[in-house]
Amino acid sequence: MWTIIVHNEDDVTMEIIRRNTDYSIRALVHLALNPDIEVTAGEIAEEQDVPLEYLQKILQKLTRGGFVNAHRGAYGGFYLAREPKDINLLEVIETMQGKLAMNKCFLGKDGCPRAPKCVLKYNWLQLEQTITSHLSQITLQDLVEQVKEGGLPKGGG
Amino acid sequence: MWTIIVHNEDDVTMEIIRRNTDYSIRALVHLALNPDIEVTAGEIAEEQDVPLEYLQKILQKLTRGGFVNAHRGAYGGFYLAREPKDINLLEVIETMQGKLAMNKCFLGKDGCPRAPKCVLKYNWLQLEQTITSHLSQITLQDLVEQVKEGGLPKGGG
DNA sequence: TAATTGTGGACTATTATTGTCCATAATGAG
DNA sequence: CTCATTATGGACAATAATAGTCCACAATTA
Repeated sequence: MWTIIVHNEDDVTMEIIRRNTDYSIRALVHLALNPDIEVTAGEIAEEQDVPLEYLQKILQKLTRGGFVNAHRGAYGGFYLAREPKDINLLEVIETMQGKLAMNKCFLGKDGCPRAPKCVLKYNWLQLEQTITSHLSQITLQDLVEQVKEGGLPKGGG
Repeated sequence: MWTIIVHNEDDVTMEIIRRNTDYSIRALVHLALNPDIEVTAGEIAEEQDVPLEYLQKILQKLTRGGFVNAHRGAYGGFYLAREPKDINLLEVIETMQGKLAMNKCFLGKDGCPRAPKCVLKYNWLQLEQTITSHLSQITLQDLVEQVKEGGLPKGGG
C-alpha cells in the first residue's frame, strides 16, 4: 500500500499566529515573569528582541484590551492588569488579529440566502467552537510555567 | 468558501480562507455541477465571477494538485479528475494556501530547544489535528448537494 | 493551417502587515 | 517649577503577501 503525499509546490505553510501576536505573548510572558514591578517598553523590547517602536504600538493595544496597565513618567512602565491564570490565548489572539469566526459562506459569489438551513454552516460553527475553546484553555500561566520549567534565559523556550 | 472572520477593535477580520481558495472552490463546484463535459476557464470565470487570468493560474494549481484534468485545444477545457465525494476541503485549502501547521513555538525568540517535553506543543498539535480532521470531512459532494438543494442560480448559495 | 484552449514565466497592482518618526501628554524627581 | 522620563496617538514609510495581468508558446482539433 502506498500513499501519494502532495506538499504544496512551494512548501509554504499558512500561519495562523502573526508576528504582532507573537510579540504580544513575549511581552505578556515577560511581564508575568516580573510581577510587582513596572517594566518599560524599552526593557521588554531589548529582552524579548522586539523592535521598540512596534512594541509600543502593541503595548497600546494590550493596554486598551485590558491586559496590562501603563504608567507614564520616570520609573513608569507596564504591568499586568490581571493574573496570568486569567489571561488566555484566545483573547490575546483576537485582540491582536481580530475575532475568530468561520461563519462566512462557502458557496457562491452572492452570499447565502438560506443560511439558517445550511448544513455546512452548522459544521462550520462547530469547528469554530472547537478552536476557540481550545485556545481559551491555554493561559498565560501555562506559558509562564513552561518557561520556568525550561529554565531558559530571557523567557525563551 | 469559509473564512475565519475575526473582529477586533477596528472591526477587522482575520481571514483564514483566502480568495484563491474561494475561487478554487467555486471552480470545483462548477465542474462538479457539469460532469461529463469539459468546461473552459473562460466559462468558469464568467459563471463564477472570477477574473479569468487569475483563475487560469488557480486552475493550473488544481491541475497539478490532481483535482482536475485539463485538455488543450478547441473544445478542450477542464473536468474533475476525481469524484466529488473524494475531494475534501482540507486538501483544497492546503493546496492553495499551504499546509496548515500550528506547531510553531510560542515562547521566546530563540526557538524551542526542548520541544519534545513541551506540554503546549502537545496541546497545539491536538488542536491542529481537530481542525484538519473537521475540514477533511467536508467534501466537494457536500458542497454540491447544498447548492442543488438551494436551487440557486450559478452555484451560488 | 488556423482557430482554440491551456501552460509557464515574468510582470504589475493592490493590500496587509510590520516598522518608524515625531509631537504631545502624564508623571515623578530634584 | 523645571527637567528628564515614559507612554500615547497619529501619520508616515518599508516590506511582504496576495491578487491580478500579459504574453509567447505548446497542444489539440476542425
